[in-house]
Amino acid sequence: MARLDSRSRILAATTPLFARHGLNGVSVRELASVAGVNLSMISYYFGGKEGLYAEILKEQFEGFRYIDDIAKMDSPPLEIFELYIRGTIRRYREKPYLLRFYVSELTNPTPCFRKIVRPAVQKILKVLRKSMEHGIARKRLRKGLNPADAVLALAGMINFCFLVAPAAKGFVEEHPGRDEDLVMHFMDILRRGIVAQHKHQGKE
Amino acid sequence: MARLDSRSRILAATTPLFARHGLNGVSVRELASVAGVNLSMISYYFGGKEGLYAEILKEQFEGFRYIDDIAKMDSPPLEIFELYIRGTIRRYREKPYLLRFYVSELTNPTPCFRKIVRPAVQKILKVLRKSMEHGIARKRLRKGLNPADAVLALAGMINFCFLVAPAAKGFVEEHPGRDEDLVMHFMDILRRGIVAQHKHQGKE
DNA sequence: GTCTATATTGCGATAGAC
DNA sequence: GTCTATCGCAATATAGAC
Repeated sequence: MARLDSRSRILAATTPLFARHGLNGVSVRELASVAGVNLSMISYYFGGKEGLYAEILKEQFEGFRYIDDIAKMDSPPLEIFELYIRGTIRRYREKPYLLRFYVSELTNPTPCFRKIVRPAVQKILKVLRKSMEHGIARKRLRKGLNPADAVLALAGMINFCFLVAPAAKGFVEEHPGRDEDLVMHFMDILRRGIVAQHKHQGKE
Repeated sequence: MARLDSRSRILAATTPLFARHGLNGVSVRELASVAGVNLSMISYYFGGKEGLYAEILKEQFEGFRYIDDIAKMDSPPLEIFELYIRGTIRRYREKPYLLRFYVSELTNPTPCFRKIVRPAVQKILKVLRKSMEHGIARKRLRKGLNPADAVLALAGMINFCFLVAPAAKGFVEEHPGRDEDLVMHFMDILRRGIVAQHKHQGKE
């Protein structure tokens, strides 16, 4: 593996630290130390700690680009939603720190929230809602379904699943094929609901 | 309104600050300032900033106590889940900062995570899963449903809904009765799934 | 580009008067 | 229980040598 230049080393090495401790939870000294560079290099390349953080956040949020591909499609809603679930899982596997940055900005916003996070979230929600509305209009999805709330349910399932993982060790056992199971189970719930269909389907 | 003593004033006034900026995002000086007390009072009453934070977190997490009442019940699963959704909404309305502390600890854990947050999360998940498993065993919920994933879906819907709110302004319009609508929509999805039942219900 | 050395500010905590 | 004053330290950032 070729030795990376300082700028890249800083970005790669400090991402986990920012992800775990937040912008205010680490010092420039720690950041420089884990990256193996002199602390003045952070100001040199990024104009300071906040500049570095902003750069990392920008980089991380490119992981949400897959929503653009989805937006271009004209597939049936359930296919769109499955693509969304699969895309979300894939991104969180490829970028294991993305969710932390995402959620951390939601709860403890930095100046990046307005510039990067909120627009990204709104785009995702909008794309999903559009698909939900189309489905309802074409009677593929049931009448009476609230599109916005259904989107929140969909996005909530898959995001919360990763969010709560640090506190839910042992709640689900990791195994090969886990991701595929997750897609299937969530799609099942989304598609049919959880009540057995062969019995009474109203309120219990 | 009676003037509260310093200790209470500190707790009440600093909770929003910790919630919005995290443990490391505020200084003792700011905390004392918003509480209108001398900064030395924070060490006097709580042994320092971290002690104050821990006290607030403990206080906030008592908002999850409603799960104990639910755990004692022997109601059908869908009733349990509705109680959970209603309880969750009520607590987040009564304690508007609870979710921020909760999620902030998940992404940027402090020493409080192990002592307070993780046990609380595990208890909730366990109670819900037990109900889910009973429902499956008694054939009230469909066979093949994965209890753990279904719990994550349920908890994900309602929690994510509040979590994403700061980035989703305008996505759902607030109105009187909004909470009741939310319960209904999420329970509908949980109960029946989102695909119209009168049409084909398999994969599209 | 990278280093040392340092300027400057703000931090958390507390001693001690009242 | 509350205040002022201050200690000791860590923070970010940068000037300037190499």
